[in-house]
Amino acid sequence: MAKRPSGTKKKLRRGLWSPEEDEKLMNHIAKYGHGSWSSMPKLAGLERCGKSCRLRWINYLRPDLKRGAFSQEEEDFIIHLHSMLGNKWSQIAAQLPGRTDNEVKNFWNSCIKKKLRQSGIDPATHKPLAEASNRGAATAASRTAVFSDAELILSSVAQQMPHMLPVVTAESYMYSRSSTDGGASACSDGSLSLSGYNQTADFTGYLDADALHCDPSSTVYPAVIPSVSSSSTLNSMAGLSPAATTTTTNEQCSNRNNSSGGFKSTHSSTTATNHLSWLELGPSSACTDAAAAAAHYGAVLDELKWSDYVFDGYQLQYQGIQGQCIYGDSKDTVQFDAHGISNWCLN
DNA sequence: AACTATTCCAACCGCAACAAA
DNA sequence: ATTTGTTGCGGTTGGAATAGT
Repeated sequence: MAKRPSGTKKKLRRGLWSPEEDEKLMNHIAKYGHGSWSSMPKLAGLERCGKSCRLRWINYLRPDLKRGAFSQEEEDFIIHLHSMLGNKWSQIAAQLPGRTDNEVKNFWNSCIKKKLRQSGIDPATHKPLAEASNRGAATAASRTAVFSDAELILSSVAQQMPHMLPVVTAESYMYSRSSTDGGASACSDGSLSLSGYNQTADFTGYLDADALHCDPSSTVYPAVIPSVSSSSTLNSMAGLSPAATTTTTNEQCSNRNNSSGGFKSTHSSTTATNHLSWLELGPSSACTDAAAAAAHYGAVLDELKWSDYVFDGYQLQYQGIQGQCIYGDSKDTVQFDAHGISNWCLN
């Protein structure tokens, strides 16, 4: 038998990891940290490539992983973030403590996608399927509402950190991401004007009510996290009036454990004024040359590390609170601006 | 009980970005 | 400026588990 030439690479193991391999990897990292992944397998006595070790650690062995089923709030948040970020799984996962990009991606592909489709929503665009298949015929009434949350958050960012995002309106960002026109109106102060919002957001306990100051004459609505699995939200996203439909969609996908991480929702709403449909987002009242803004700020936004200053506070808050649907049946609305967000984050 | 279809998740692959040489 | 190595990301696949017939 011919001698194996020196330097010939040893055949690396592939496939599922054995408990022994896991232990070796864990022990090595516990002792030395992971340092260079490429050299780790040899040092740890593993017949795996560094890439495989890294993946195993990140996706499975890391001690800070949450594992287990996704809560309803996590699910909603994923949908919410996906509408803003698209398939940026690592960025989405970065906002979900203890979750990995792979986990989020799998959850999206195996469950959320299906659920959205069954609810008549195109998971890729977050628009109603009918609309998605009929591009170009969009009317003002059928404008996408799906980005409204993103817009709201962005608008808050613009208000909260004017030095970072001087005039970044959510709308400009949305123009930069999509050729469709935005659903919400970006105002000159960076806030957004929505012509309607039928959903209720209730943030007592997170938001200092006193901080929820805003011009009563304006229509600036909060960055809300819609409970997309709730019938009202799904139907709204699908273009149906929440009030007109009461059937639930919870049966779509084996509902995951709802016990961990989420939002405490108590009642503290202010006015009960508007009948505000997701899809009845009004025309811009004060934005000027959104396309130009998009060209400029789209690039800026691309460089933003979202997790660094959009969601860190959110994440902190997110970890310790009890889960409940953001939206109740209340028709009340809450109004707040960047102060609201910051209080939310700091609470 | 046996077979087939479907679902779900861990792992792999290829590519791009980045850093160091 | 170029090459090489490493890391991180997103898409895809393989196979175990489960459901259905």
